[in-house]
Amino acid sequence: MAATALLTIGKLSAATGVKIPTIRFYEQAGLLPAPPRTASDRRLYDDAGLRRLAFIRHARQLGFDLDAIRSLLDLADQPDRTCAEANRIAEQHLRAVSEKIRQLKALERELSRMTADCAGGQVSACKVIEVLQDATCPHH
Amino acid sequence: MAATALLTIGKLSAATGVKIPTIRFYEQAGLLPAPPRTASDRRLYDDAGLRRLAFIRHARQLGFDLDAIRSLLDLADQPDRTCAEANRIAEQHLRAVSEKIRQLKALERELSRMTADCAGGQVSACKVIEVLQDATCPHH
DNA sequence: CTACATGCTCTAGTCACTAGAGGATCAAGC
DNA sequence: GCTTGATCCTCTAGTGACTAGAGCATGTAG
Repeated sequence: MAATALLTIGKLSAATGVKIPTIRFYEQAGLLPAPPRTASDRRLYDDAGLRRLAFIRHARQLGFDLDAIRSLLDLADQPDRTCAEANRIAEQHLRAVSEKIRQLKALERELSRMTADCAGGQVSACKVIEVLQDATCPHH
Repeated sequence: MAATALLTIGKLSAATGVKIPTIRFYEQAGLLPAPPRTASDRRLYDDAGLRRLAFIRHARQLGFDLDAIRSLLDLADQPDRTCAEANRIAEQHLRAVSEKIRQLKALERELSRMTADCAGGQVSACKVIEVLQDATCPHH
């Protein structure tokens, strides 16, 4: 009902939590359509622009890269197509996230061991340095 | 006893698993000292260079950034100082890794939920798209 | 009318590499 | 000695997703 007021880039930034230069960057990257301008060349966003930016922000928070977001936005614009592709993108990203967690946990264990073993003495006896100097497993 | 043969950059790369351009990059970044050269300007590394590069590689695998590695290398070069600083660097990195794991697990849960709820129908009913479009929690 | 905030474009910097151009040198086989 | 192919050199530019800053033009409040 109520016609939503148009937003300047500053208001849009405040409304979504996305910084102004980042909004311009998204436009340049083709994620946000170039909005109409005022006579003095300032961008004016409507509700659709706001929703689109919120979508991008949420997707970025979930760790999707800009290419994936481009695809997801395309899909969101075509509601009558099947969502198999959207699901594929999400599942692929999920697998990448799970793998990253697995790797970081291994790191966490090794770092934990390093600092736990450090008795606080001299560098020459420091486990942290020692572990790093230990040249086992030269490859992989 | 046995004087270790000097290594060309290619041999050093093969011995450590660090790519040639990366070795040159580390030298430029001040992590590896500039080695002596042959008459035709080729780098020649000794055993100390090999150990230093292995140290860097191991630290990178553990996710330390180059600044942290610079500090750790400095410490390793001064065996008579206390290792409090090395321990501090490692613990700080450990905290960052743990935090990252925590964040990624939250992502994993949300992505999991998204794809699990996707029934494979049309985009208009797709949970993946829907979750992204949902503009709850505008800030943070 | 004067500030100061907000907006504009454009360029360059971040991190840790990676890729490629264009050229010199080396090692091995003939 | 000559050719071929591998290895090496330097230098520049590209990656991803922004971020920072210069230098200028507008908008808004008192």
